[in-house]
Amino acid sequence: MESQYHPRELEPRIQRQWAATKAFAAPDSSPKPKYYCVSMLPYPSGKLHMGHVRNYTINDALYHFMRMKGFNALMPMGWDAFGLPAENAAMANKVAPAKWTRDNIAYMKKQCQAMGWAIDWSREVSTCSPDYYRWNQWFFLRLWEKGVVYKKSGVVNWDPVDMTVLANEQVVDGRGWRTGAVVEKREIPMWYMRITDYADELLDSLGGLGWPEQVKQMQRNWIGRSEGVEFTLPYDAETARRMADGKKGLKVFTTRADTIMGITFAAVAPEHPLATEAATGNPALAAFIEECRKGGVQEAEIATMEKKGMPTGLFVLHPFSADKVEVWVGNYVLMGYGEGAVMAVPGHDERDFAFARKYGLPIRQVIDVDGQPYSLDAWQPWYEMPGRNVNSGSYDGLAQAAAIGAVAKDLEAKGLGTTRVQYRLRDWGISRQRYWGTPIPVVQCAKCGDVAVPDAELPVKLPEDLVPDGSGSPLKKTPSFYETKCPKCGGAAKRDTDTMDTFVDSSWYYMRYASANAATMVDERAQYWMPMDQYIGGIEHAILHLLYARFWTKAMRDLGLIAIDEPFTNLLTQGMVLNHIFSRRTGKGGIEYFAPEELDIVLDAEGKVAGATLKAGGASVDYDGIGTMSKSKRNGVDPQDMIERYGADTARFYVMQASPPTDTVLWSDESVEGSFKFLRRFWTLVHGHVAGGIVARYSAGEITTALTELRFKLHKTIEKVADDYGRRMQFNTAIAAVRELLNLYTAAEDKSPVARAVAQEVLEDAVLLLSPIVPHIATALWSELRPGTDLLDQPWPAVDAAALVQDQVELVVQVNGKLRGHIRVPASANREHIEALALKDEAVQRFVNGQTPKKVVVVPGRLVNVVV
RNA sequence: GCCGGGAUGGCGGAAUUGGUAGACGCACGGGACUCAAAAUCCCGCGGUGGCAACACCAUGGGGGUUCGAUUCCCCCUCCCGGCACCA
Repeated sequence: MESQYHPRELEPRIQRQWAATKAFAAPDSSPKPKYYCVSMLPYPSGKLHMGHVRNYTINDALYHFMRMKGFNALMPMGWDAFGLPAENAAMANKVAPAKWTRDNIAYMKKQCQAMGWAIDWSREVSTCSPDYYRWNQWFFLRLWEKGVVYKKSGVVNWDPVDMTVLANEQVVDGRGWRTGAVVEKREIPMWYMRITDYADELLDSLGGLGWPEQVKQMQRNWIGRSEGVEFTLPYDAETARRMADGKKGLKVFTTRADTIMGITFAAVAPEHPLATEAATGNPALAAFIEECRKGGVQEAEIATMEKKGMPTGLFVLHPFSADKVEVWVGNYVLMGYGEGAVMAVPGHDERDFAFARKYGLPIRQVIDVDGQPYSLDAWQPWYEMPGRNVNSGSYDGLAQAAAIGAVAKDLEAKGLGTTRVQYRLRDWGISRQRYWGTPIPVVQCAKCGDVAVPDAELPVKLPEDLVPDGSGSPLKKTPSFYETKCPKCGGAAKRDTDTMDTFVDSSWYYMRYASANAATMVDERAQYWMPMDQYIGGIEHAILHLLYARFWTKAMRDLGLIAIDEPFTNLLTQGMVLNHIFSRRTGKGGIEYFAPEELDIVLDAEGKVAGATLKAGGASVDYDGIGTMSKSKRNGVDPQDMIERYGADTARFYVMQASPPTDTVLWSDESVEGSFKFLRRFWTLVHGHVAGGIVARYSAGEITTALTELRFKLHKTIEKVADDYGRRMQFNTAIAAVRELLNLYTAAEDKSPVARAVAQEVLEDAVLLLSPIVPHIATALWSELRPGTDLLDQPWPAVDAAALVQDQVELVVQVNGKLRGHIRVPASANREHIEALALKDEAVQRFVNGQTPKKVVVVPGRLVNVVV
């Protein structure tokens, strides 16, 4: 055996062995139970970063652990290869997105292989491959036939200088990131999927999932099911005349129908037909509506902007009192939500209250909360709480639920409204005015309208040689792509030049891994592997990706493609790996990011970042705080240096020992050296033992107290590490436990034959325990400890129950809850015995100081607390 | 603004079901080995007081429940993630 640990020689050799024996290829059927564990597929941004390393090492450790536990385990990998960054890179470097993406994939795949992850590469999926995206198109058409896909208009960010639609990410402080122009809202036709049809099921089936409670809660809140009342505020005569839309009035929805007598005005979105009508002949209002078009569509921006409004001069009638209620235009009312109109009850809604105060509108109290004071001067939290009606005519005295019921009944009697369920969830708009994505398989014919591309003509292939220039999709400028014939009438027609949201790609790739190269979207192999046993990915995907994938799975089920209700049985949400972010405003008002390695960073006395300057040129840049490692912010850290300097095992060990997988971490590589030193020490320990000749591991016989303690520790550690891997998925504590074991092993000086047998047992098992995290060094050490056998064939070590039996246990002794000493008691001691021993303790007597204990709390196996 | 999460020594973190706060590491200090260095090994390492034994304080801040709170409840501060076109 080599006396020194040389990972750079050892790791590639072992990786070649794995590749040669197809060590990680998983069969699609097996007598063993299956274990399907998948990491959210990476976007091929160029290089791996530490977030990826963390994600795939967790996945890999679980793969190895479950394989040792006797499962037919599978860990696949793929590439989320469509998306915006490829277009940005294309603009910056004048290279086609296809080439850029494929080069990145090739490089990142090499990095994955150098990390030694147990990936079954025969199942690799690239979402930009026509073999994959044709099924996006095929499935889209099936959903269209079923009515789950439909077309309507939607609002997007519009850059008036580049004349292009911007992603939310490309809007910085309301301006286009390249042009600095103030962004506007613009309505365009788009394709939608009726995810709201599945809202109830998506909500109800969350309960049975082995997901973190916080993620389930976020999804519940996102779906946002609420029961309320939808009703019409009838137009007054003048408004009815002006609108002439055949409707009786303005439709609104509320969850607070009990406050209906407090309505003092109504508000509509700037795009609402009533606003449009009111603006004719009202230049001030028209100007205000125009003003509301400025700014992007992001909810965070809309929710934090100043609430502004203007009266329309049009009126509706209160459904009960028939009082005239003025309709206002409000910049905070969104056309895309519900009806684009709301009733306003400033007395009991904080936003309405602020709006009414600002514009001098009346505020009326109609709810009393336990007699708490009500004044118009300042908003109080209890104004919004449930209470009893006052100033509400026949509803006075009713509690909230009764009042809502009575109001709904009266509205129904008048034919003005009814109770219904409302969701916060909106249908999924999948059209993108971009190039690098799945083409939408629809032909627009002047005569026949939107016509499906026939299945036989799929896939509609995306041309791969176009280079976007920032002014709209290049597909729109490529007649060879869009010029076609109508499949129905044969006349000249135009393809839809929009592509699909990349969340479509990531909604079902994990089923395609399981049906590698199938001639259909998925086949029976997907049924074998699905539902996935463990899904692992960043917490940032808690809502969108995970909700779309759940919806997609249910839609596939309803088309008979797969017989499961939910895709991901268990979920581990990894915390984000953060790093510092630096940027600079460009002359035009856009924004430009810099990687930390391009900068000289200045720290203040507390070690906080105080500023930074460019290494090249010395210009100072802005510090934007910390945030997730990402390509767009240019703050990712590539593991390559670490692999080259210390090896993949050190990189893997380091990220796993640093923190629990669910914790958010600020990146630092200060202590990588310590991880490398540990692996070197581990190597040296095994080498020291093997140099004296390997022996049979300890099985039975008389041993010293010290060796008994070592074996107790070993078997406790096996138990703990299995629990940490399998149940807790907390790898840092598993590593700490093995370190403790090896510290105790090192402290033993015994070189007798029986001690060497125990040493063999400890070292063999320690190698097995760490092998899921550091498989290369473990493979090498195992072959030294057990020549002729392969680590990958070994089962998880067995716990020797006999080694865990203890005669005596140590208990903590407290007086009034404060630690005062320790006592050793026989493991079989009863409560009275323990109590007596504790009271006899010298430190206890000192603190009890002659007083009679009021109470003695005994927690078996843990502590005694004497209360005086 | 709304939804979800987090805050523990100089640093990463541990304490799994309300039961010893600081496991295991990193950094640092001291020592051994060495001509020297590296590597390795040993010792120390939350704060205050004390020669020491030991005592008191301490888990972002404030309050509460409990024999006992890092853990449960209420209020607050700051940070992170998401908010539907980054993925």
